[in-house]
Amino acid sequence: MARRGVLETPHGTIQTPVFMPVGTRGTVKAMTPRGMEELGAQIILGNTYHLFLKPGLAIMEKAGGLHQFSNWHKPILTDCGGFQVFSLAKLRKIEKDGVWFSSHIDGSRFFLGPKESIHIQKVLGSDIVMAFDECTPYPCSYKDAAKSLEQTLEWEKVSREQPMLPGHLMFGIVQGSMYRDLRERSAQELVKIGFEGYAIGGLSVGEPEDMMFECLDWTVPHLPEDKPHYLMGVGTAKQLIEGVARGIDMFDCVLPTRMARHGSAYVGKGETIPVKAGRYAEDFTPVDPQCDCYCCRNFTKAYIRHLMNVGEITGLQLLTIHNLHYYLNLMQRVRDSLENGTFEALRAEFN
RNA sequence: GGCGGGGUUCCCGAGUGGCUAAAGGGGGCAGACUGUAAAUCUGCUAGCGUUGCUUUCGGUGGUUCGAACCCACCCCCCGCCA
Repeated sequence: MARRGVLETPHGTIQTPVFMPVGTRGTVKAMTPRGMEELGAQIILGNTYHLFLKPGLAIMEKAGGLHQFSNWHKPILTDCGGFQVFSLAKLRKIEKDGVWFSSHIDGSRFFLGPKESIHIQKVLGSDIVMAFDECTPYPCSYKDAAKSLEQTLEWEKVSREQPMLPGHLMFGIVQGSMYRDLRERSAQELVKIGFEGYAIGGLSVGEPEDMMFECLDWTVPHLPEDKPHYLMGVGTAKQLIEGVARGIDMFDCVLPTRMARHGSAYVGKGETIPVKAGRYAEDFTPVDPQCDCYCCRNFTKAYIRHLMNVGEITGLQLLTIHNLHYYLNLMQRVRDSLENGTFEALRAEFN
């Protein structure tokens, strides 16, 4: 099932399997575009909900889109706001044609549905536009999951009908919570609509890891083989590799960047080192002696721990570089292993 | 030398007779984090044989059934005046 692929977008070619760092509000937190290029990032995410609130559509339009605005000229994938239906559940009300949100910033009300979401993503100039969905919580009753899925399917149909920039891609999102028949139906209906790629959403929302893998086993076989498969919001090193093993080509996750800002570094098979902890105050060795990132080649745990300890942003930046390098390097190893035929050996290392 | 203000748990600081091992910050420690309301959040932070006991609010002595809190003296710090 694991595959090595290539995805063409208006802003360049992406080698898959790929990890896509998350840049919700128009930047990967603590990073510059130059830093992202140095790390070898191929594509980053942006978010419809957040960019719509600030700076807002008028400014994004004047800026000439997100690439121009942020000076990132490689591909951008934008999430549609469907995750915020889940993460900001207390601040929204779902209706037939979309969702009323109360802004988490100032409480002001605004509406986001498939038409609005796709239009915003078009203004942003996103290379890969995500169809509007609802990410269901876990656990979710069968009844709720089925109802939500029907609504999501309708929204995705409407999404697909919206005007797009020429050559830009739109991905549909499979939902259906943890129910096999719903997942299968979701995948089949999306394929009928027809998208340039297919995402699997509604996972990594608190369910057991095995359940997530099982959902992939049910879902991926129903997706067209010649189109990219994107597992949204996932995950840990092991989950990425297990995703690839099940036919996933694309991943995004806030873990590397968030963990960095919270003071932890990824090493080895995905273990974390709490660099901000006092036990590293006098540890004058790199986060990972094997790592060849800018952070590990030049700085010690003691120094980074000091920066974290006194609240200097450089500490967050260095750990962000390291963690993103960890993720991007892991995917490079995955790609190499797929070319060499050693993927299963690599997979075994992480289990 | 005179007058006034003050000394509280690792730090700052609240408390002015029992509900006080003592608010609130900070710091420290531990944990969480998966399409980012997150440089965030949660818990613990005197000791122990932990349903309780012991030690603690500058020092000593006293009043009281009971004192960080009231009284006396002493030590130190900060202002102002001479």
